[in-house]
Parts: sequence; C-alpha cells; structure tokens
Amino acid sequence: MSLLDAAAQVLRCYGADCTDLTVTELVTRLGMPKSNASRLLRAMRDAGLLENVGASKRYRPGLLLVDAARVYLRASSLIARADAMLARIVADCGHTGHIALREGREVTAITDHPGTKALRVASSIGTLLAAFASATGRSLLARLPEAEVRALYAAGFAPPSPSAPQDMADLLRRLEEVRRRAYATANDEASRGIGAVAVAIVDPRDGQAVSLCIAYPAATTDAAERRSLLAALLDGAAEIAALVGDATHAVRPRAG
Amino acid sequence: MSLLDAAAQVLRCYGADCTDLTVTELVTRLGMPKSNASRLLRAMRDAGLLENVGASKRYRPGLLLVDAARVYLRASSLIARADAMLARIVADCGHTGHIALREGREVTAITDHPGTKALRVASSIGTLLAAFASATGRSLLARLPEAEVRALYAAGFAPPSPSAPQDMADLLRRLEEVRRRAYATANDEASRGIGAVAVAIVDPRDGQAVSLCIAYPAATTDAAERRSLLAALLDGAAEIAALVGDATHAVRPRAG
DNA sequence: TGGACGGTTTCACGAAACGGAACGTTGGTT
DNA sequence: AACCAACGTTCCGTTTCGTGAAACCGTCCA
Repeated sequence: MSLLDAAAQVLRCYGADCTDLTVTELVTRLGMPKSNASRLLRAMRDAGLLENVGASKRYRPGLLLVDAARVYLRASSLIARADAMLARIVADCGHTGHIALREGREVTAITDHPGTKALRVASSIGTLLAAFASATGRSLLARLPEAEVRALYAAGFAPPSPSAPQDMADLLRRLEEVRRRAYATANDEASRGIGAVAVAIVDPRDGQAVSLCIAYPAATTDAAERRSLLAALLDGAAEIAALVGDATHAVRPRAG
Repeated sequence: MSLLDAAAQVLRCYGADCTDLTVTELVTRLGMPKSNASRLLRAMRDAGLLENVGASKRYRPGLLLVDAARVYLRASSLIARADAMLARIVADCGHTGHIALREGREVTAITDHPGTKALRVASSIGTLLAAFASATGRSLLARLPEAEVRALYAAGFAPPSPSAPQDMADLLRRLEEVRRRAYATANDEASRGIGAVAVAIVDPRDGQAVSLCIAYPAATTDAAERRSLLAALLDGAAEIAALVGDATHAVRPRAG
C-alpha cells in the first residue's frame, strides 16, 4: 500500500459516523502500526489534507478538500440534472430522495432531499452501503457487464439481511431483473421498515453513473403509491437519459 | 516536498477556475518535472483522490473527497451558525454575502448567498484572494497576534491595487483599526467597483475563525445603506459570538 | 509510586520517488 | 508516405523516504 493509498484510506473513514480521528482509532480501523498512523496523520495535517481539532490530538478533514469536492459535484452536469429532477419528484410525492454513486463495492449518497410527510426516511448522506444489498447499488451494478460484477465480488460477500442477495447467482438473477425493468427495489434490506426504489442513468460521454432513489416507510406506503412514485422516477430518469444520451431508458418499460 | 504535499498542491489547483487538469497543465502550474507529474496524477487516480474524465487524459477530483469535505463543513457548528445568520442578513439587505476562511496567506469563500438586488456581486466561491488585500482576510488577520502576522508575511507582499495595504507597516496599522472597530472594509480592492464589509468570529474552543462578509456595488450603495448593513452584520456576529464564547464582540463598538 | 494508555521518536534497511532521457502515440502538414 | 510537434509514459541509476519494531515521553488513575 502506497502512501497515497494510505492517505485515501484515512479520508474514506470520514462520513456520517466519523467526524474526527485519533492515532488509536486509525490503528483500530485500518490495522496500521501505531507509529505509521501517528506519522501519517501528522504528514496529512502538515500537507493540509487534515487539521487538528483545536489543540487536541484529534484530526478532521482539512479545508482544502472543500473546493476540490465542490469541483467534483459541479463538473458533473449529470449529477446536477439528476438532483434537480429528484427534487421535483420529492416535492410531488413527499418521500425522501437521494442521488447515489458507486465507489467499488459500496454506494454513497451525495445529495439528499428530505421528504415532507410526517413519517419519512432520515438522511443517508455520508453513509456507505453495500452496493449488492441496496436498491441504488443494484441499479448501478446492473449497468455493468456480468464479468465485471463477478470480478468485483470475486471474494464473495456476506448478506446483511435475509432479503438481500444470498450468493452470486441470486445477485446476478436480480441484476438481470433490474436490467429488464430498468429499476431496482429494496425492502427491509439495508434498513428495517424502509422500502426503496432506484433508477440508474449513465452518461455515455464520460461513463459516469448515478442512481436516483426514493425511500419510503414500508408500512404506510401502499401499492398504488409505490406505483405512482416509481412512474415519476422512471419518467424523470427517461427525461434526463434523453438529454445525456443514455439509450437504456429510450423505451420505458411499464412499471409493474 | 513530500508526496503528500505534492498531492495536496494538486488538489489546491481545483476551484472555480480549474475543474480538471492534464500532465502538461500540472507541469506549468507547479513547475514539476513531466515524468513526476504523470506518475503523481496516476498514483492519485489509483488511490481515488482523482479520477479521469471519461477515457481522456484529464484528471478531476475523485468522489472520496465529497464525504470528507462534507464532514469538514458539518463538524463546524460555527460555520453552520454563521452561515444561517448571514442568510438572514442577505435576505434583509439584498446584497451578496459569503462566509470565508483563511488558509495561510489566502482566504476562500466556502458558502455563498446571492443577493436579490438587480445589481449584485457575483459568487466568489472557489476563488482564492490574498488575505491582506481583502476585507474578509483582514478581519481574520486582525485576530492573530502581530508577531504571527509578521511571520506570515515574512517574505513581504505585492499590493494588487493602490487601495490595498502597501507594506507591512500599512497592513499592521489597518489591522489595528480592524481590532478597534471589530470589522474590516474594502473598496475597489480585490475587485473593481465592489465594496465589502467583513466581521470575524473565533470559536475559542477549537480556535476556528470565520469571517462573515457582505459585498455590494460601491456606486449604488450610499453611506446610510452601508451603515445599515454593517450594523446588521455586527449585531449578527455579536449574537453568534455570545453563543460560542468569543469575547471580542461582547461590547459592540458603535458602527461608524 | 507503578502501571496503563495514547502518542512520538529512533533506527537500519528496503521500498519508493526522483529527474533526465528515451520511447510511444496522436494529429497535423507537406 | 514521411516528417514534425506535442503530450504522455516508461526506463534507469541514484537518492530520499517510509517501514515496523522498540524505546521513549507525558498524562492519568488506583
């Protein structure tokens, strides 16, 4: 593992469940020798990638990441478009929506639109989910060739719940279903009591893929409502897909 | 210069005026040998710090920076509070406002609130300004001991305009004025035709400092309006300062 | 006081980064 | 087709840096 890989691993620790790190926490998280951890955190701080929390020995992300991250988000017209579309769908249906991207075997929400109903799903920003065991993840995995999915999970996977795919064959079958219908669903899978429906769009110009997702409380959302929000999602995705040239949504399958 | 320093320098290139980089551009920007630049960009990409724009040889920030940057912004209740306050002031006065932080000898806007007037100042997000030659920068420098300001500018500075501080004595005199009044101003300094007023708040718990700034078109903003928005800014800053324990704004000097 | 704990520093050696030069690729011009 | 320019990659010998284990340091608590 190179020094840059180590630094990137450190940065990946930060998210909804981790706002700062100590040497010992890094040792525990990454299995790194204590002296390496101490020196790496200090070198990253000195470079500006991290900063200390006041005079403490705690390290958090540094300011220089903010502008670069902003460039990432703004460089992508696909993200911007998908996000605007999702905002409209959320405003109409009242459920929580987010845009998710895949990073390796995980997915992360990068934008978030809280719903307006009394009972709604909480923000998932900054939380990493296993791609194979989430609607957004499966919608994105379905856009990969089978060989690539097999290579990604060459070491196998541990299902987090009984409703998640149980093995490679199960996963591939579900991805084939996603490809056929053009959307993915999840129920009680990453989080209890929550259902989700997700649609992926790929920008053929640069290969970037995003997933638009609506998450809803399973107990209070009946079949008619689920059909309605799925239709809105598929319509919205088709509109963006037409703009960026993603042929997958050219003929939209009937929701059902 | 260590490898991490080099990587951080690359990330600092990204902002409002740079959304992606090639090997040659990096050579030009950082004066780095070509082979080093090629290897560095590739190593950063392989680590996830950067990614290629499609199949091109252009590199842009990688997704992993987004969550870490978000943690930076959310970890700071000071930024959140200052931003909310500024939003209210902007809504009232109609001019453009932003929150700025200092990084070394420069300041960068991290949040932005466009004004509502017909003539308003454009967004400055992602643009670095010289701290000594901007209102936000001077409001933040005034919160440093004089020795620290001298050390920061040990190599001297080149004034970007006739209204900017011309030498160290001039800068120190202005910073003393900022300390006395608790706010900094700029006119025609970083940008022609624009005036700005800025107030800094320091969170004594972790030493974090932010500057709240309102920027306005100099030609159409009369003295009464300037006094009014300065009063709003000072009132807002005093309110936040009381919450975080910054004693500087405990007794607010009369604006004038 | 002694021990536990978190973090830092030291050390010798192997790994990685260095910069210049050669090489490979692409596109444009004659 | 041959040539040239520009960009990016790879090679090579040398130098620098990162490695992990162990020692050390500072703080806190029984």
